[in-house]
Amino acid sequence: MTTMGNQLISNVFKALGHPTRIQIIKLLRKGELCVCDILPNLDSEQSNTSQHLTVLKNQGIVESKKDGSKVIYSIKNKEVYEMIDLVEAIILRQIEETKTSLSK
Amino acid sequence: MTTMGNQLISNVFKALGHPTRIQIIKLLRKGELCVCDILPNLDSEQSNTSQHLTVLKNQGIVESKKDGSKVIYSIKNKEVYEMIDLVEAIILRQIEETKTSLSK
DNA sequence: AGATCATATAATCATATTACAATATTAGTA
DNA sequence: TACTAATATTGTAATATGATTATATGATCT
Repeated sequence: MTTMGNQLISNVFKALGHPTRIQIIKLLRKGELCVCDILPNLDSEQSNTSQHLTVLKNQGIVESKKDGSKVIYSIKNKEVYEMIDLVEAIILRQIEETKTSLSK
Repeated sequence: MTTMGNQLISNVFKALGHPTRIQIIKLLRKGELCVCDILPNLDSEQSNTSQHLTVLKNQGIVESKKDGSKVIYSIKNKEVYEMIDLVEAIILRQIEETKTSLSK
């Protein structure tokens, strides 16, 4: 039996609890990107994006390496994509349920 | 391809981003429970617990039914347990990494 | 009806998160 | 060395979240 602190677990979920950070994770699905390539794909200021990247990094979701003056981010634990898939399944079921209850 | 709003996705993660709510989900793993049975297992006030249950319910993670004067909660989307397992895998890997880097 | 149990809601306060603007840091380049 | 590009950090204000206390609702029981 794996007993893991609920605090540690919820910290990871909390890091995923922001739309901009989900967007960043989706952008990294196809491979690593420098901040300069992430920025134009987000509706968020440079400094704010940098903060979001720090949050994801602190929870081990992404990692970074330096490349000259650039910083390259990549997904560190690909489980996050399975997690997003599971959440999408939950949401789809919720939407179906809403439709059903409306037609009654 | 499933395109799902990042806002909706992050809302579900956010609901999981609190240790008390993780605790509640773990308590419900073995089956439904009334609030009166959840309460003594948590380190949280009655009203506060009620609020946490509402958050989980709003995101479709749990559901409730009435039984006389009691309210019985149960897990609605069991995917949350897979999600918790995935998070635990991430955390374990992080811990391993920390150990490794310390011994260098 | 009145009392009591189980749960939810509301009001408030404390704390945390987020966004933005400004500034700092570091690496390349003229 | 000065200049610029890329990214991070800091200060701060706005907003969101969480805990607490008190109150409300609804069901059961006497």
